[in-house]
Amino acid sequence: MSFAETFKALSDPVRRDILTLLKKGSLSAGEIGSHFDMTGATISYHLSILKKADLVFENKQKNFIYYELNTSVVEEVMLWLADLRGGTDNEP
Amino acid sequence: MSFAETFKALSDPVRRDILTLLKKGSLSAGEIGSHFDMTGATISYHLSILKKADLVFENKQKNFIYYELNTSVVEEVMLWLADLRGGTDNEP
DNA sequence: CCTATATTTAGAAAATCTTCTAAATAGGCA
DNA sequence: TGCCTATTTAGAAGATTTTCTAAATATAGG
Repeated sequence: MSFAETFKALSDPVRRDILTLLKKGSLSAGEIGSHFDMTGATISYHLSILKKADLVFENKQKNFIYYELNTSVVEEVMLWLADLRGGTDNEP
Repeated sequence: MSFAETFKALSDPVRRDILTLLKKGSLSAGEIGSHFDMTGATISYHLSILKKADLVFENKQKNFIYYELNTSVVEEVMLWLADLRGGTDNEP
């Protein structure tokens, strides 16, 4: 939603690791959880933050929920950084 | 220093605003502080986090400390995001 | 319909973060 | 030297975050 939420979401190492996992394709909450030494509830918490930040979206299948990376929001963050860096192009 | 520190540093709105101010050129701690409704001590705290994350560097002059944006670290974050986004180039 | 599996929600504990006030440091200049 | 200005450090209060356990929800399949 807001940049604030997106940057907050990116600030946690677990959540960045989740995003990296999703780089290769969508995974269910359980599959994601199996990569971490944490309870499913904790993974669910992190996923909810990534979801609120629009960094991932979900789609249900059977009783699994698959999560997928939303590259367009990643792109938006890159644009903010590009503007901060400045000097290459993209000035108004 | 580490990505962890850099992303944490970027996760706070005050610190992102400081970086945006520095986009136009270096400013002293006091000049930075004058843009915010916060004590100098708090600004100093935020500057220390930006400094640890290598997002800014400082240089002293008289008894002022000027802060400057470190664009190379901004660049590194962009590269991480580009890799996450994937598909454009930069794969190993 | 009942049970088993996948995931989320609620609530609480512990850790971390943000902010303040007060005090310390450091440098320049009369 | 002694003071003034700029900034940081220390310590504490309050807010937010991360994690857990236990319970709730949802759905598939017998």
